[in-house]
Amino acid sequence: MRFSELLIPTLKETPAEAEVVSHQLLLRAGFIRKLTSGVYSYLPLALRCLRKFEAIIREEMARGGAQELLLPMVQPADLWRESGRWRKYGPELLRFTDRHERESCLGPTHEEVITDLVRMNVHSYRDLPKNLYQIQTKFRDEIRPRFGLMRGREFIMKDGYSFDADEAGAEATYRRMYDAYMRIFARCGLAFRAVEADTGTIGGSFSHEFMVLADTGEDTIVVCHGCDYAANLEKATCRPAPVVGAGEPPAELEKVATPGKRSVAEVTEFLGVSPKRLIKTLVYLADGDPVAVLVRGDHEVQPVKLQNLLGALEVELADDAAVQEAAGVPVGYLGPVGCRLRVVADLEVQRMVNAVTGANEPDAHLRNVNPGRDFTVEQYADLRMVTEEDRCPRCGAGLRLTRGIEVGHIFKLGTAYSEAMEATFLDAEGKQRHFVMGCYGIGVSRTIAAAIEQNHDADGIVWPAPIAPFAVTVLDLSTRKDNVSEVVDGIVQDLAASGLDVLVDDRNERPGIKFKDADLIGIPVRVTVGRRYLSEGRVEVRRRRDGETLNVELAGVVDAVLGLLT
RNA sequence: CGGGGCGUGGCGCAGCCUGGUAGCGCGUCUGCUUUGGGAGCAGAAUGUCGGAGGUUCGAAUCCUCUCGCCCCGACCA
Repeated sequence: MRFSELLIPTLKETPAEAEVVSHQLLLRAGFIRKLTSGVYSYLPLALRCLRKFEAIIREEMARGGAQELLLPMVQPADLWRESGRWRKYGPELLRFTDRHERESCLGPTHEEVITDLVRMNVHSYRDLPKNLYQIQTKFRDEIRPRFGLMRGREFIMKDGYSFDADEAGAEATYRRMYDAYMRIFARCGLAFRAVEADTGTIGGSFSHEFMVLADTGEDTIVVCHGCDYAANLEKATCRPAPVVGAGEPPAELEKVATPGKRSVAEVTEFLGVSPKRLIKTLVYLADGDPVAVLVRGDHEVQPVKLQNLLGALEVELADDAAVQEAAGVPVGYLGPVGCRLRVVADLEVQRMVNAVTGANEPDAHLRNVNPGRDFTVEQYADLRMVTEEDRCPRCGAGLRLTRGIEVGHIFKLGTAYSEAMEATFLDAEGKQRHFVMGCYGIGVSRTIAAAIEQNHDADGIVWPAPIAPFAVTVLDLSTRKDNVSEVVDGIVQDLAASGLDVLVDDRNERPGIKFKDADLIGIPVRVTVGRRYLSEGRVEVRRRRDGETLNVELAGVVDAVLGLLT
């Protein structure tokens, strides 16, 4: 295609509204424009990326046994009332009434619609399993849209739903979708990990998030150096940490004055001990009720783990006043010995020897505190955040914390929706049973943004070839004196004949502008035809990612391009 | 929704405190020159200063209301 005919409004300067790099580059390189908060127009270049990604998704979903359909975006409130989500979903669900005063909403997701469709049309185990998906624009009235395509209100999503006759079938389907997702993101040329995600109340190992690795990601994930273990920080576990002072005989409990020493750092420095020797006592409010939580001094509480242990809907760290009121002790001097609160502790605490804790009175701490001898807790559980000092729970190798962008999420739903909406079929014995469901999402537009977060440099985007808007761009540097347009046309035809998407920069612009725009737009390979061809008979073929450059004769252009693309 | 900030030509900004008829860079248009990393010269166009009220002889500037957008927090693909 010709640059001069396409709408590619590149910008020399970064618009002030764009905070993250993918947003800045999508705007500057002429891929998107904002219509209103969290809502973007996809210009021709962006649409080409989306179409390429979607094609990969469609192929791999088909291989995974899923079939595509397209569900309505406008959905009746009654369906959402059946599932209970009309009440639960909150203001993120954009609701409205039509001229007949019928309540409706814009679909943020389609469990209700698909469950309704299947219950009306699938009645026998003979028809199962069914795995259905769509690629569609979703709307969620996010409180605060930001980061361009990373978190818009309107976004493109692939959402799939499976219906199986039993648990075993649902698990097999889940596995197939997991494999399909691995193939999809691998084919896109993205560095990613499938991580075990927190499954909340459902439990089990049937939720995975697919995270594109990027420093700018919103989520922290833990990955193993040695094996393929990877988990969301909310869920990550590790081998037990070495115990400081292991083997020491329990010493006599001793109270020491620590005036004004409140923080872990202050206390351990004052007493000349390692933070690993200190038991940190934090007060959390679990649905409003205070609970004391013990972790080693150098560890942090993982709130989601705590929340799951306590079965609470919400946990938050109590503020100083709430701590004083609940425990009767100022912050900084709390400890488990004689604590009047409910106490839970991290597993590591149980094995600590001759530890330091607050004395539950101002300006004093206790030395030589030993769990079991000096205090007991209601429950020991894994409550802490994994650190880079920890070891992989599977293989014992080192762990790395890294940032990721969630681009896919697969989830075993079980019968939650089929029960709420009475979606049943008849099994071989003629008994009515509820469908066992799964759901599988991919943030399609978000993945495009994530790809940029992961693949860019100071000059612009560096597209992975499989989702690049074009495979190759050819710069026509013709001037009045040196016309090479015929040569360019020939090269374009050759490249197109090899099945490559070609963007020809045929604009009447100076070379510098074309080079800058080509770098900004990020097409993987660039072919430059200028007066050098006329003087040397050669054209330049250059790879965007690493600047690898070949000077080749006309006959070698296609091979050079193909070579640099692999 | 709570907290912070911003709306001035297509983009990036100054002017506002201390009212006096709007300016800079880039971009756009015309002509000539130039043409391998965002050109030079000459000329030109483009603003209801987000909107509505008010104060004032006079409002981009002060006051009130309103709309939109951005950033931080709770939510999420």
